[in-house]
Amino acid sequence: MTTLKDIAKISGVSLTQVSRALNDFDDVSEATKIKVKKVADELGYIKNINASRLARQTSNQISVIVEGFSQIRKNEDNILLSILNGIYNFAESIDYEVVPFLASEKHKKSYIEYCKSRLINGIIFIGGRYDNIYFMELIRSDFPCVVIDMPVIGKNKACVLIDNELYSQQAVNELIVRGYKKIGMINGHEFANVSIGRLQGYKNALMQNGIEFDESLVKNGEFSYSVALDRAEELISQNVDAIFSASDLMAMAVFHKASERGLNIPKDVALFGFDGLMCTNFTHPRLSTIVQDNFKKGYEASKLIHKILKNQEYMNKVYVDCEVKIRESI
Amino acid sequence: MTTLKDIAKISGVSLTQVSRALNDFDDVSEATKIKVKKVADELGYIKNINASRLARQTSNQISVIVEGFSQIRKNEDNILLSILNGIYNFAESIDYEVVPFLASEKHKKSYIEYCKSRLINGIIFIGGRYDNIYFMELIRSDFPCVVIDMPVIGKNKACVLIDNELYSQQAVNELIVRGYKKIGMINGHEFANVSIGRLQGYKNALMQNGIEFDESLVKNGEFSYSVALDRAEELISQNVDAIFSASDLMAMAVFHKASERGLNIPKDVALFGFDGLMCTNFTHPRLSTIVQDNFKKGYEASKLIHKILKNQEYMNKVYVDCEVKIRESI
DNA sequence: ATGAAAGCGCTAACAA
DNA sequence: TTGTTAGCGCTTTCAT
Repeated sequence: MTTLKDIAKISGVSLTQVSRALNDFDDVSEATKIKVKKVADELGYIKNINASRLARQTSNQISVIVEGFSQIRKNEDNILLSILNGIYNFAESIDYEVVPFLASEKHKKSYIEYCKSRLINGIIFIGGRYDNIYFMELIRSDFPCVVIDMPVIGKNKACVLIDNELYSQQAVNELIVRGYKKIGMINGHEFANVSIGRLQGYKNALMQNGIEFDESLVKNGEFSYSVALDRAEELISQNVDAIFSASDLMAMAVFHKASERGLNIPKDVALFGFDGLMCTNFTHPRLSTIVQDNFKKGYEASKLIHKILKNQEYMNKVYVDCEVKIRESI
Repeated sequence: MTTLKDIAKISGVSLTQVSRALNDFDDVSEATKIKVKKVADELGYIKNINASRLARQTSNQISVIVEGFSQIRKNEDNILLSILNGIYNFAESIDYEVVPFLASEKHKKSYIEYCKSRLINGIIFIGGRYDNIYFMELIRSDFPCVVIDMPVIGKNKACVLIDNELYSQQAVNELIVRGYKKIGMINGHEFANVSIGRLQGYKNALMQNGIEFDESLVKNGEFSYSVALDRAEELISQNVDAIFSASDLMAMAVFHKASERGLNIPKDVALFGFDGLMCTNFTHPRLSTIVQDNFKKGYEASKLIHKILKNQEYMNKVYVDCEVKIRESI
């Protein structure tokens, strides 16, 4: 572990100046700043935040305390909260402190650095994308990490997955069995592994039933409600008779567009979702969907990271089952 | 601030023994353990976790990294996440680190202690209840704290509120105007301030319209979907012609029960919710509700805590407007 | 603009 | 079982 002392030694200035330089104090000459920062960079220096806070006696932190969280999470009306619920449940039983890091685009920097500077021992990652360089850095490192919904291998790595291909194939097959032929798909973005699997399942089902794959019927809804609104519009204009949506949230956008256009679901357009959000129970008609066990995904991830940290044997990939829920939307 | 040194001095043992005693090492005599713990208690000792982690070079922490959180929050399909969104947005702009503490019942201990031991400067509190002793301790202290949805006053305290009474009165009035007479209410638990305000609004509307208040028509749904299912059942059995639900989530339970019983909304039972969850757009019929601006609540809370921490002037109470959304459920 | 030195509060190796 | 002592890595006076 590189410390200020190491940097001081190499760059030939005092430890004090190194601290000042790295904190951008203005009573440090530009020359030494540059020199010091260069050395720090080369040595891969990561500030020890605990030491810093100890010395400064403060921290620039505010806490958001959410009391009754376990109640909130029980409502199961949100994927993320359900996963967190599962994670907390196991982590609490082994006395690990869970540190949620809700990352926004603005503050993108190395996750490894974030953890190391806080002496955090391991990571459970949600929302990985192949086009996120810090995510890639993480999964290529040997920092202990369990990834949800992305297949990763390697030292101190594990993942919790569902069989997206299988369930998507089943979903689309259910549509085909009921006579739907021109089936559109609103997929998520290509940088999520689940999108790839769900698309493949869609293709498999078509293939198996002798329906030709038409690329123009597959849209990227970015897993976003508002983007999906446009995609739904497009598919409806293309006269599909059914839509397979890679998430329930995006399926809600189809509901919206259908009602706007006065179209009946499933008569005019059948609809199949994915995730099993609570609200799929309350749409009219109720949405057919693939119900994920989000709590379990979190719980398993928590178990895995614990095993990794304890150097115990563990399965590199853990699959969690889903439930195919056929309802009136198809 | 009490340190091990202080305890050592008073209890007459060495600093080391104090550390060992408080960490329950077993090479410490029962006698000194008891003595030391007593002194620590009397002095209100709180361990400095940063110092501990620095010395131990590890932390028993795992991080849950949620990448794309700002995307997730944009979906606005969850109250908590929307509030967090608002909090993060402002906090990031002033370079404060937000530390979410998702508290479950198991680990109930002093929030002040939690923060002080981490050198956390301030708190934004969500989910306060009058029957939570640590919450009461917090709001009676002078630790900087902004509370969402509970009126608090005092040093370094502020709160972000909506006018529950007003909007509830409006909602119930809308029902009465449409001719509904026997109006039931599914309220939250009595330990949340919002329940009290919403009940009062309900009463006000009845009173204003000359309808007598009937206590047996007000049920406690605990803000929980599953509890609300039973309450909905009860109200329906009591032949109400309309239900005002103190949360959309609980209103969903009414939808469920109504459909189970083959009842039409609004013909057989009218329904009015509260919160403005995204899913209220997709029920059939769409739910009339009071739409809260959760993002803004979080954002304002963030602004307030910042002002408190900077010793700037601030409003003790900040009200955020809601929107009354009349739709087909009434 | 720079450096020496003290100290933040805790833990742990070692000695007694 | 207890105490002494030396850090952990950083910040911050106070001199220079």
